[in-house]
Amino acid sequence: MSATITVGKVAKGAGVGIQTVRYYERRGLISAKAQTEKGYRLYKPETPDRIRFIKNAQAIGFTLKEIGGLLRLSVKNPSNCARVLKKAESKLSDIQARIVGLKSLEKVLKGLVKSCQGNRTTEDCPVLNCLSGQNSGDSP
Amino acid sequence: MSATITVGKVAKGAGVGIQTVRYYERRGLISAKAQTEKGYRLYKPETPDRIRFIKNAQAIGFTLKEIGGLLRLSVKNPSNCARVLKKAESKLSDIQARIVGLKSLEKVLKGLVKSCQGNRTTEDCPVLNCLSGQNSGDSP
DNA sequence: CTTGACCGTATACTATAGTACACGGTTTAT
DNA sequence: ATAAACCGTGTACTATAGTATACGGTCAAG
Repeated sequence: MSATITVGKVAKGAGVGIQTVRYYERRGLISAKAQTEKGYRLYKPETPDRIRFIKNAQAIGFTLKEIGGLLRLSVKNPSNCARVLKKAESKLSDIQARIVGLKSLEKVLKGLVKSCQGNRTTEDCPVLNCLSGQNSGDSP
Repeated sequence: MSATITVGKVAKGAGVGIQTVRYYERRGLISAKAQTEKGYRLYKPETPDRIRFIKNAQAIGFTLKEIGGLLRLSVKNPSNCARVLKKAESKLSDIQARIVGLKSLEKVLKGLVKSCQGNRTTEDCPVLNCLSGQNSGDSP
């Protein structure tokens, strides 16, 4: 039985292009477990899952570099768990900071949307007045 | 009195490079109010604020294209406020979706960090075991 | 045993978001 | 009046994250 899959199956399984798989491998986000004598790369069957993990993390706003960091938490440092934990924690606070930032923007936009609700013309639209300042307006 | 500032002042005022100002102008995120006969662009004094707005939105994860959309809410559609509101609302739900995504990741990472707390060796580290699956590990 | 699907390497091209640099004209301060 | 600082245009280069394409070798079905 084949405990490994080729790049095409990885791509299909993950719902990405072969080029993307290769690109991720070049970036060190995934790696082939083995190779045939002729150089065909053989991946573990979980590799598509790993790619989906990457895609999810990306959808959330992580760069591939950051995702690499997240994934590498798992392989580097065969010493003890402490450094791994530290990385995870710092990543966690990154995320939390991002959430805070987004929430503040949410608040602004929410307020804008709310205050805009009843207006009709562009002239009194609070969204416009808030974001503008430039163009069309002639605020000194 | 000069009610306008030149590109260098805009850049300095916003804490970005001149190239960035020009880039933003090419992208339509800012625009010069006027020009001297010799072609020097003259910006409103609020332009640096607008750039800071852009930078803030960017820091939060917006692309320049999206920011352009946000900013353009203010100038396009001299019809009525409704379309502007709609754009703002869709942007708002974008942000909210992003927050949700980040929160779910936060939860995962939080759980990982928590469960890792007491461990020592890499072999029992839950963070590793969760994120791994590939490399070094031999999970079937 | 040949065709087509698949694989590898390599390169180029896309978009996003800048940054840098060269060339030449302008403004300004000394 | 001359040099430094500034401006505009244009081009090229960076990194990120892919996508596309060409060239050639390999594997598997008919």
